[in-house]
Amino acid sequence: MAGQYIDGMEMDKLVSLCRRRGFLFQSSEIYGGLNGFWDYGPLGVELKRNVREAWWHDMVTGHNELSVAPGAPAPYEMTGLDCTIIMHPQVWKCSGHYDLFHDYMVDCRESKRRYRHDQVRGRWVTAKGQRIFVTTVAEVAQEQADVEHRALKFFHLRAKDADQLSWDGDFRALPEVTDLSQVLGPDARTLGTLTEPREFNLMFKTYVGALGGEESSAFLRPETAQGIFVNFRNVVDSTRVRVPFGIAQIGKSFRNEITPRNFTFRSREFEQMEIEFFCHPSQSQQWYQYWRDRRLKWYTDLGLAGERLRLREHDREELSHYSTGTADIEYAYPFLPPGEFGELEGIAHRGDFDLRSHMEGKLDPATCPLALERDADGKPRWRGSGKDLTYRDDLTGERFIPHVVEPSAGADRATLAFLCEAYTEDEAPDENGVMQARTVLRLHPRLAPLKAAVFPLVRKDGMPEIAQEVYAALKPHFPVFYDEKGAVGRRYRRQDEAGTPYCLTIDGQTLKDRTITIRDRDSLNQWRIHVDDCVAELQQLLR
RNA sequence: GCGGGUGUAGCUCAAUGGUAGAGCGUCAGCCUUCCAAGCUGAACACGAGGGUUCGAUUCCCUUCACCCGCUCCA
Repeated sequence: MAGQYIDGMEMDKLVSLCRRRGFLFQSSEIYGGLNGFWDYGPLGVELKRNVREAWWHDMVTGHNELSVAPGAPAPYEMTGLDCTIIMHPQVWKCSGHYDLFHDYMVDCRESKRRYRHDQVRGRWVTAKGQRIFVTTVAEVAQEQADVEHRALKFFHLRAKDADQLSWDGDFRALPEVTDLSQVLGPDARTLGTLTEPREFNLMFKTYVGALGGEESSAFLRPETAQGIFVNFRNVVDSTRVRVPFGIAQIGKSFRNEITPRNFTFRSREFEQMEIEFFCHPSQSQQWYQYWRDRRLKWYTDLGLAGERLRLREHDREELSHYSTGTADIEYAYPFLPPGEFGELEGIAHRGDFDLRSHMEGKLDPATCPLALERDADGKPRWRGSGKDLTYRDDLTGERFIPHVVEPSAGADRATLAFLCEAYTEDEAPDENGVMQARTVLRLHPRLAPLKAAVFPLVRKDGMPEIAQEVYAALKPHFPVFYDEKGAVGRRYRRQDEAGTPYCLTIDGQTLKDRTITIRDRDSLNQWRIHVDDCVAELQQLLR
């Protein structure tokens, strides 16, 4: 493939092109912008729509449930769903997002580090007449060693003087300590450098109904997946689908990221393309592998074929114990340091965690086998729906809770990756045959915002009239663009920058035999086709 | 949110305590018979708010956004 991958230095060029050509704008720009929010412009909206539609077609509507897909263990069905962004607050309590996304954080004024309030642990220790609380974020096995080392250092004692340290009580979590002035932060050398704990809610909170107040509080969804789980029963009861089957959904999700960064990569409002695939527990591993490979192939088929795309299986330590596998599809975005990859999509084996949590109440991910998470009084921390979310196989009579494989893709991240991959600078000859720099988006034709452009070679001799005729013939079938202004070379270059794969030009010969030239964006090759064949020719090329 | 850097036309960059310039791009017209830089003309900027000053794009404060670190993983 001609052209060079862009590196971090050249990410700016892509961002600039996106803005200049109307792919992406900063949200609310005229008011100074809003951190973590992005708007898609005229070209961007088409590109992202094409990404979504390619996904929906390839995963849902184009799927043939009567035959066995390559690599699949069995035939399966696919269906779609579109649920609300705001759901019952209990959904997020049972899903675990409420607890996980609702943290208190403390900052250290000295080390400039930030910690989860509840993850900082420490011990009271007295030496030289002073009593301090020494904290650590080390693993439990190392925490005593770490705390002792740092206590010695604080009191200016040698290791052999460890017996001068008088420990008071066992390890306890930082939230149990009220006086932060006597706390030695995990990376601090002086006392009292930790700030008061501050609430971090990674979910956007809102209020349902005209009256505010905690009673009416709700959240914007941080993922679309839960809407699928809570509708599992509805889909099964209303569609005659049988396990194995998948429910797909595309929609906006919201996370109050601490630090939105890297163009649209980490946005606070973003779009997901998720599938929850329900299968028999005994087959879940095979389905996991199928989806992992199927999803990787989807990206490569659409042009992310280089070394910048990879599939990374999570290590055993990264997995929840109820999961038998998780893989990330990652892309080496140019804004990342060389060798680093950013996540495009996660394919997770989630077992029966989600359906059971919505049935029985929030499960404790730390338990094995999974058990209800309980509060200090032994009551369920968050009550489930109590509804039966088991599935009965009518053929075998077996009743079970399906296991779930979850391919969860980021629509904006995919769009960004396709843009990064497509951005190319190469050379093309000018009118004197001298090579000139050219910027071209080598987008896959399925993704290109415009499929073709139509030009009269010059604006006279009846060429515009024929060009408009061609344009009119194409327009009902494809997004196409008409341009008759200025030099034709300039018009070609403009289309190259927008990623338009084909340009049709009406020239002098057209007037004689009604043939026009068609020019390929990537190879710059041209060939002639008859005016009456241009729709068919493009349909052929764009397939 | 904390620390460091940045903020001038759409883009890239100048200059200045007193009316802000250029190139590219855009638009209009001319010229153009296949790959951006020919001619003529036009539009467009000091991120926002406040302060100091006779006067601020320039000095000060605040804020917003962007880039680099700490956190997050679609």
